[in-house]
Amino acid sequence: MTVTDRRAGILGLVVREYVETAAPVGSRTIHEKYRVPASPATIRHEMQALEEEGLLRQPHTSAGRVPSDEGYRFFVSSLMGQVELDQTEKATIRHQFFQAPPELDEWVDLAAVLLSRSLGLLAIVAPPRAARLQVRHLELIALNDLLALLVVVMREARVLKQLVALESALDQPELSSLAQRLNERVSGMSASDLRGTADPDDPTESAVLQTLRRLLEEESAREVEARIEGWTGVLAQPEFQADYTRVLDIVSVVDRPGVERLVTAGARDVGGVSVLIGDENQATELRDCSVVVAPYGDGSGVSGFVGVIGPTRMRYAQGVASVRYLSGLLQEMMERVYG
Amino acid sequence: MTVTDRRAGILGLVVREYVETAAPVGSRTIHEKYRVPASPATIRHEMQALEEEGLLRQPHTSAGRVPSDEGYRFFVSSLMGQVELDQTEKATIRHQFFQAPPELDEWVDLAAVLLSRSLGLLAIVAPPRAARLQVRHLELIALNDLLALLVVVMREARVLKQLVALESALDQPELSSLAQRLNERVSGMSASDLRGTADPDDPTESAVLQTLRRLLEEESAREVEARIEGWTGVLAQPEFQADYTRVLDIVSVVDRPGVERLVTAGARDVGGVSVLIGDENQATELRDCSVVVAPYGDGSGVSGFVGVIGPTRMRYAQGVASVRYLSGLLQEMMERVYG
DNA sequence: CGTTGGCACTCTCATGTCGAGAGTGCCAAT
DNA sequence: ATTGGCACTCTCGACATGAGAGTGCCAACG
Repeated sequence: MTVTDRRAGILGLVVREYVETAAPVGSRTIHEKYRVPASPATIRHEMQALEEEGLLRQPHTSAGRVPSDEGYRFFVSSLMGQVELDQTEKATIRHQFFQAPPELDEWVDLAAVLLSRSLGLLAIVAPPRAARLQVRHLELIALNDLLALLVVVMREARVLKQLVALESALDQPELSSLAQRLNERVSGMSASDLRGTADPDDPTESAVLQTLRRLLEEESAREVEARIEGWTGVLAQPEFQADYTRVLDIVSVVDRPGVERLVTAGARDVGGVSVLIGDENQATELRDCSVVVAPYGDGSGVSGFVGVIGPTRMRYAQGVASVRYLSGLLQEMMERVYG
Repeated sequence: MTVTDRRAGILGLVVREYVETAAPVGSRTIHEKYRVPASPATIRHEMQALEEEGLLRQPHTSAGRVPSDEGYRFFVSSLMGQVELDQTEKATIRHQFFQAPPELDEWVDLAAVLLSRSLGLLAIVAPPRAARLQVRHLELIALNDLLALLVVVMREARVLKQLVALESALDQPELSSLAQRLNERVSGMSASDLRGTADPDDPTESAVLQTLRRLLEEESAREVEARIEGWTGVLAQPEFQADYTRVLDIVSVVDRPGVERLVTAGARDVGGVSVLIGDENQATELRDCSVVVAPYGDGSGVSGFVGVIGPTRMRYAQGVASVRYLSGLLQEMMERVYG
């Protein structure tokens, strides 16, 4: 028993029909709606074979068939091919990115919104995170007598800030010249480079440097804040109305920090885009969900990801195409501006 | 027919019991569990009166009673009194705020997390927004030959950034001196003050000033980004399992921009804290929900808010107490650092 | 041997019935 | 005004029933 061409074709149709209607697919539907040149009886035969192969399931005797996780996997790996968004769609998306303010955060936002809108799924987009945080420039701004604001611009044009308690009262010109002196020393440095650079005779300087080091360390320990968008769409999917525990599952997984691990681990590649179907997910809460995710970054250790989460019954082709295009576009936008 | 003391007491008990159990409350429960010195029959009489008064409802003949929106309103306005968190709870919260990095965003996060955890409701906390955006300091950092990063520190120590396309190639020292010159001119200015300040003979300077003005205008037009936390808790409330459309309602309202309008409009005051019960909400999607919200800010036109959203069956006393304490605490933290 | 129509079989789903349980509304007595 | 008694109403779960959908299998056909 093996997966012949016709069987594969029927599997594809079942996936397509089920994704669209969310109801088990019967042999007559395949025969009539898709004009397969074979009688319902024959199609039943083939479906039986596909079930023995583990690619289809029956919710119960005498219901139609539903794709199993393996069925979706087969569809994604062997049937749907290399999908691409069509040109007009790409152009529309591209246009919106060039309309937006040239800010990484804006692009991340935009990507998440577009993704969730077009697919009706939950979109998760994380900005890239530098593997090694490197200082480009720092500035000190006086807030009041004993409090200054330390503003740090990182290599990738990200801006961090932190309050510094000053040892002695300094006015803005004094702070500026201190900042200028420090800039010459710390430019290009990362947290570990900063150890022992402080001049022990200058308490203000060491206060600033210590704050800077703490800031960098905290920043690199911080969870990436991913942008999550599209609850409305995904919770309107019929699978969630039937079984409320699935809502709690998906919400509890996504609503807590550390989403990126779920999305990054154990992914199989499909041309840069990974698809995780049902049980292939690490998190047991996602056993009825699928994840489509792709990394992006400037190649120098700065990488984020863009992905979608939804029920296993999702439009994989469009999902993969959209995720691929948006990850590429985000990468391109970044290179154009920060490269 | 009027609301006597005993009736008010019974109403309070019904609210309390219903909030706890989520099941309609019968006369025997009130009699036995709360040891009310009156027989179930008498209590039924009183409940009937309360129903005629519009403060209680029956889901159907011969179920127990459930508070109506008006019943909750009566409870909140006349019965629960001025509630406060107890001292140890206050101390614990306070401690966590002083542990956190001294950053407004961190406090907003922390407030949202604490609020949603302790109440099991959806917490919404928005950082204050200056009525008038005023520049404190600006800086220019070279990214590459024709691209610089404009970093602007606002009066309230917020930091904005924006890329600037340069007219001609400038290195970092040149940019720094330009920034220094500009600082003297624009310090304390807001978007409207910037009109016509540019020197038409210096194209780089006018590019920077124009970018600055655009940045400020966009920033003041931008929706406040509120921190929303606690989907897990609120979606686990029993009301949402019974009726899935309510999940879609609350998600659709909160998941789209402009939450603050829902929360700010038409609020009735309870010592700085507003409570909006059911139909009192502007948004029809929130007709089965209640909102508890309080503004905070430094009094000089900078104001944000902290609030919770949940089913009308919520612990109003704790909600009001927590919201009040956290809004006050946020205000205090801000004044301490930025005042 | 692959394909097809026929047909009995199975399972779900909507509907209806029934009894138990909970709580009320009302009345007559105190 | 308060109370006990009691009939009444409504929900909820269990169970039965019938329609409908779709299958599995078989015998017949090219």
